[in-house]
Amino acid sequence: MVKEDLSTILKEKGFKVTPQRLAIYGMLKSTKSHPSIDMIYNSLKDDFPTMSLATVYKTIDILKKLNLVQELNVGEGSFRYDANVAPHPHVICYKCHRVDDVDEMNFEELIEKVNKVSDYDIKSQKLYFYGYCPQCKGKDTVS
Amino acid sequence: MVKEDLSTILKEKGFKVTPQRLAIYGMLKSTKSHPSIDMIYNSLKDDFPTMSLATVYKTIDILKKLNLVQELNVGEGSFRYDANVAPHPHVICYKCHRVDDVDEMNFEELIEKVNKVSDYDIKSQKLYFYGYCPQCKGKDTVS
DNA sequence: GTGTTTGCAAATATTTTGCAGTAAG
DNA sequence: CTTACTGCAAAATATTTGCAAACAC
Repeated sequence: MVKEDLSTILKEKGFKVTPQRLAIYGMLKSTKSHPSIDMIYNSLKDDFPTMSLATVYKTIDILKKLNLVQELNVGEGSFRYDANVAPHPHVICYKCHRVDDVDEMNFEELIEKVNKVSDYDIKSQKLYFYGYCPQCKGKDTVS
Repeated sequence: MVKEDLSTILKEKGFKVTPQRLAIYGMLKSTKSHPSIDMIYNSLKDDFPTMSLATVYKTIDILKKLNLVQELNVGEGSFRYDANVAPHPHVICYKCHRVDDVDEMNFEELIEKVNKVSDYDIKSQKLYFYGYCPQCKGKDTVS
């Protein structure tokens, strides 16, 4: 699976290549922090002073449709986004609200089991695990 | 694990027992449809003409704190609620948006693996599987 | 009676939409 | 030059909060 760059993909699909779109996708590719729309907007508005939230929302919509980002809901009031679109579980810290990827796993068996037991035709999955991250675990105070 | 009724639990925890609270919890216990706040409100407002959305929200907050309902986010704009608080995966139909429980599974091994691989101290999990339900699968039209 | 709860309305937060000006191709 | 895109502001949604009247105990 060769990774094409965003410009190429946008052109192929008939979308225009704009600096905003490149910046938003570039930011998502370069972080592991699973930012929300607001976090993306705030991290870009210094370099793109006219950037608007609406543009971030619209760009994320396109990226979702192109399957270049996946949307996460870890239980907060807003969504978070991940440019790692390979199916993988996420772990969320109850205390510091960090969201980490778990890339080292495969769960073909699990999916197969759910497929059989549920009688659904399973196409995708979102797996969230909640607990305490390495930095927060063992400490008594709970936020 | 004996199931106590809501009146008993509310009294024990110092909450007052009100008809609204009993109705909301009763409704959740008696359905497998994983309703949203709005669905709960609409199904109760005929019997409780003065019921308000704010009361449903406040009651659900209490039920969450008492661990009597779990909150689901299956990717819609609003949450859904499940009075089955035992950890279990949910399967969601892409086409008819039905949400079903998968009760016949245990995934101790999976949790153990995530625990080890992520170095988090995992306390709970939310597992969502997306696809086509028995009624919708095999049919070509995708909503 | 006292203190909590209800339920209205207003406030907040997030996301979506309309549209005129702007930029990409 | 044509069409899609940006970004402002307004609208739509979902949820939370303030508070007076009503209810639980």
